[in-house]
Amino acid sequence: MRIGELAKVTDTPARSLRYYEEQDLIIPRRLPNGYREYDEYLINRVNQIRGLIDSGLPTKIIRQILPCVDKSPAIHPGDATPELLAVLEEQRDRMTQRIDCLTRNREAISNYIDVVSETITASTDTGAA
Amino acid sequence: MRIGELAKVTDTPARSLRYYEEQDLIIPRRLPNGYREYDEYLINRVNQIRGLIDSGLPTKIIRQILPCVDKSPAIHPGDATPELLAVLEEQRDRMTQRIDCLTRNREAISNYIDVVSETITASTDTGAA
DNA sequence: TCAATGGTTGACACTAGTGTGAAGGTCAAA
DNA sequence: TTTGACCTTCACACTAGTGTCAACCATTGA
Repeated sequence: MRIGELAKVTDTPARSLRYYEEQDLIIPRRLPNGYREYDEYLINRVNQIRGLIDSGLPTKIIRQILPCVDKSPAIHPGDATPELLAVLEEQRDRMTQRIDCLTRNREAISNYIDVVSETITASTDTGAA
Repeated sequence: MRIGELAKVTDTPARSLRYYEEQDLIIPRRLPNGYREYDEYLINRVNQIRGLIDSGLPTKIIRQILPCVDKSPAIHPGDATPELLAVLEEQRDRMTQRIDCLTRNREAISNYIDVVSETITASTDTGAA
């Protein structure tokens, strides 16, 4: 598929797809006319990337963890240096922190929503101002 | 406490604290000489803010959800408009998405780390190249 | 053949958050 | 009283990710 279709199915601006390529997150093949050609399995990867960016990870980090997370083509734990291992462990821990922070705050928001909803419902029911 | 101490205990650049103030996330009192004066309870709030920023939330959103999440001074569900409620629900859902994405990827990384660690251990044990 | 559509690169601009430095005020200690 | 640490505002710059536009090439269909 070409960039327009990938953009459509992943709901991602083509501009971003080119940027991800520039950051070596996705390397599409090229058609004879120079057009980018994307394989099906890259749909998942794009969604993966977008989710991680939205969760605060910079592309530089995503590039490092992507091969470990990517299920599509060959997984290659062959070139795993101790340095990469250290990076991965650090990122795993940072992700844990993010998850905890988000979870705490989501619970608080949910609580708040529940309380407020009840209040609104009650005041509506009783006709109170 | 003044900005320097708050910066130290929260491990946050004073520059950022001033920026958060500019974004109406934290409004310190002012001493007679113009210095910023922060209450103890703001330590938590700073950590909250940093965690959320690190998790991908922009300050504009944080400003909206902070009153609902903040446990320190008075919680005021009084001024909860339906619009705010909608914002909160949307953010709650986006946070759920982030949590899911981070969780999935963290698991994948953990898995990878385990596999690679075993490989390294094994090759070390057997003396294999 | 010409228009429409979609692809290419390149450049400039913008927001968010932070780094950094200038120029200056405050205050405690020597 | 002067030094030094800490504070103030202002401003410029930088990275990351994206928007947007210009100028141009490719493919398709009327």
